[in-house]
Amino acid sequence: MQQKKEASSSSSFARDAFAGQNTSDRPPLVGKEIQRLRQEHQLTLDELASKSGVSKSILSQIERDHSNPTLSTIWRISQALKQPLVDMLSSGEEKPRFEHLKVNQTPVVSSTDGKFVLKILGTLGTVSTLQWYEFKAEEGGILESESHGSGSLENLTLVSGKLLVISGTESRELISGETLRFLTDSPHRLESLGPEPAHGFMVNLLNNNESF
Amino acid sequence: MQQKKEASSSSSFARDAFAGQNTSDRPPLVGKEIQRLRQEHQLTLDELASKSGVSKSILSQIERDHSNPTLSTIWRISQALKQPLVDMLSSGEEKPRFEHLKVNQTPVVSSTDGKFVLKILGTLGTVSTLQWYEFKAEEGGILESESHGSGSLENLTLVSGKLLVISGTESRELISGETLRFLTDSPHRLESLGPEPAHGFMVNLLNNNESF
DNA sequence: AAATTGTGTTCAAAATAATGAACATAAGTT
DNA sequence: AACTTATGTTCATTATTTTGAACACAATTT
Repeated sequence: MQQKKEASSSSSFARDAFAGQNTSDRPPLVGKEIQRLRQEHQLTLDELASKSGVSKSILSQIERDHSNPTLSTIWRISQALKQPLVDMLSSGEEKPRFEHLKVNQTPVVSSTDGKFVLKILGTLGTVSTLQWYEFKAEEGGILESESHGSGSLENLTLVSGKLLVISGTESRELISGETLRFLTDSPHRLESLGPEPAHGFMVNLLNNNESF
Repeated sequence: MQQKKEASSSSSFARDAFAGQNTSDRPPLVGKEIQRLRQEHQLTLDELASKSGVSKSILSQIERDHSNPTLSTIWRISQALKQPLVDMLSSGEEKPRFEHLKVNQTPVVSSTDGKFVLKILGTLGTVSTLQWYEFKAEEGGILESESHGSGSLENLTLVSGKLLVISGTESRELISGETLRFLTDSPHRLESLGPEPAHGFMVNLLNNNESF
């Protein structure tokens, strides 16, 4: 018995004031995040309701943090929005703090054979939790990377060409226009399959607060 | 209306048979995981109940996946077990090493005249600390944005074409290959100058410290 | 402007999650 | 063995989520 009768409001869950923040002494507020995702997908409440099987009215309330959704409800929403359930919940939880961002001098890295070229577009100043790149690779160009540490995530979008991604024991083939996000807690490798050069964009989220 | 009256059982949530597995067409079954954690901590149901403020009876049912817990309930349990909420949920959810977004799964936003197309490639699960995009804009295509909040930064790399960027009172012209980063704490605007279509990437760091 | 459509919110009713007390069972004591 | 203790389950009741329909409001269309 804890969170009961908080206000005279019809809903005892009303914590409207804070929406968006999680001071970690309350369950995460998923409303804002769900709304953001829904709008990003250009869905109305009605549409999301029918896609997810969750009633429009409860969606409305959840988005405004007027309700304390059930696991099954959150899950159905996350499915409809094609969003890993976990990502939706971690939204408010711990947000990386960004420091100042330094000026970009666009350094370029290329593989020894010169077939894979990586332009470093941006990094964070001090703590490197985030980096993004543009890459171009002619047929056969290969980029090999070590593990970036547990929890690190690579987000790859291919603009043109064909690319083979191998991470750990698994692999995927990407074609133009597709996006792949994958864990980089083990060595991984990108290979341009050609024939046209691969061209794309990559955002890496590094996790360097690791124990071990 | 979906998951209702599944059996004559007193609980309509009984899906006992599968416990532990997530075939990803059902919400994750957290029961086994919660029980594991509780036992790891050497707690009895009574003890966990008093630590978490969740009644013993519902704990018992949740552990056996006879109930569909509320977000707040799961959260209180995760707190008591000192386990990040997210980890508890992802336990059974075999998290795919890869997340592959096909072309049609990438959310797209375009300007009213259709000349400026923005593909939303990714977000950090968070409310909105990080988002990245690919954009294509034919001559005259315009993207107008509101302020993203104080301290927010936009990072723009132009792959091809010519682009005019106006933020606040200042403006810059970008040519192919250049990168520009600028504050977006005021309304800003991108305009493709042509003649060839502008194509590029954008990474936005949003500052939701929300003071002011 | 009136009517229509699209979108989000509110309401009463139904479904179900959460509670506390009673119960069942097993393990350890006297 | 009978008695206590420890632990988990079930039961009736209460509190809350979820639903579908009605409502409010804005934007479009006629």
